[in-house]
Amino acid sequence: MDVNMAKLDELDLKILQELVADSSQSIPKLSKKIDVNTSVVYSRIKRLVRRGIIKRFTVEVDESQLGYTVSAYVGVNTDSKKRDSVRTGIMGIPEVRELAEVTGRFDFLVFLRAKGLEELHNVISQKIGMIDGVEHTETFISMRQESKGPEI
Amino acid sequence: MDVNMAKLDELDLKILQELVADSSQSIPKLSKKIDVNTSVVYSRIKRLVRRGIIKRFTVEVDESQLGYTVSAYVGVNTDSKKRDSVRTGIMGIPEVRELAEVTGRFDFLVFLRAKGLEELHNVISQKIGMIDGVEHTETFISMRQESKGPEI
DNA sequence: ATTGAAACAACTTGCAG
DNA sequence: CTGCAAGTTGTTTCAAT
Repeated sequence: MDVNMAKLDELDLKILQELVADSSQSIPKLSKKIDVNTSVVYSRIKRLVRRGIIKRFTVEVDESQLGYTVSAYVGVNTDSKKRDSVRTGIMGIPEVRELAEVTGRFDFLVFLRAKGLEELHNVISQKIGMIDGVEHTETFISMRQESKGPEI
Repeated sequence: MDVNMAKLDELDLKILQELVADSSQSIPKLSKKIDVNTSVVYSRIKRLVRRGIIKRFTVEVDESQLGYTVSAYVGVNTDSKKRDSVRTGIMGIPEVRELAEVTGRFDFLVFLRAKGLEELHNVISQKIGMIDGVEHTETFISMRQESKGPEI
């Protein structure tokens, strides 16, 4: 939120950028690279974590190597009285990765992954389609995907 | 891809799960937690990185605290002869975070973030809309968003 | 907030079994 | 894969600025 928006200086942004690119590099190495005192980098990172600007340290996993070879977006329309329970139901489906409540033609846009087209079809028609309150779905199978990190 | 799909055992998956949740925990601590010899955890992680199953160590940034308070999906239709240049053009827009080439009503689904509704409008109408080959766009402003990690 | 260094703690590698 | 030793490296603390 705007009111909670921390003032970040150039150094904070530089550190964020470096950690997004590679959070496994050690802080002494990082501080040498950006030519800033190690103690400062330590305390800046702690502050970024404390403020929640860094939400977590994690790894990016190649899900296709875990067998999830198909991904799709699904637009979902619901009975507006049942929006909340539909959201909960959708988030309970293991294949679902992201759900956005949106303006426009759909009520939700859902991103999900499946281990093949058959499983994708099954998830959409049997899992999403069967949730009470779901009135209509429209599927966009992703043939190719590119992503970028946050703009820092 | 299926042919390159590595065989991952329970231990590999457990390690991945732990690192997705928190990649800043040290390997000795992680190995104690899951009760596996430290040397084994070291070599498994190296193998996961070598195989590309772990794509990178990174941090998750709260972009709303960087001022990106508005996010949206945009469906894009293009002149099919100009698809490739449109893709390149869209990926060149700083606010764009993800682009998927999809089947169905749209040719692309684009996810982006902006620092306010005015900037969102500007990005869509002035940046995306002005790309040669873009014929139509449809905007879905995200009012609320939930995401989950990979299913491991 | 930053610096620099000391004291402390922890990680990483290599190897024999 | 195990367990450990040796070597290396990271982390905290603090007095001074």
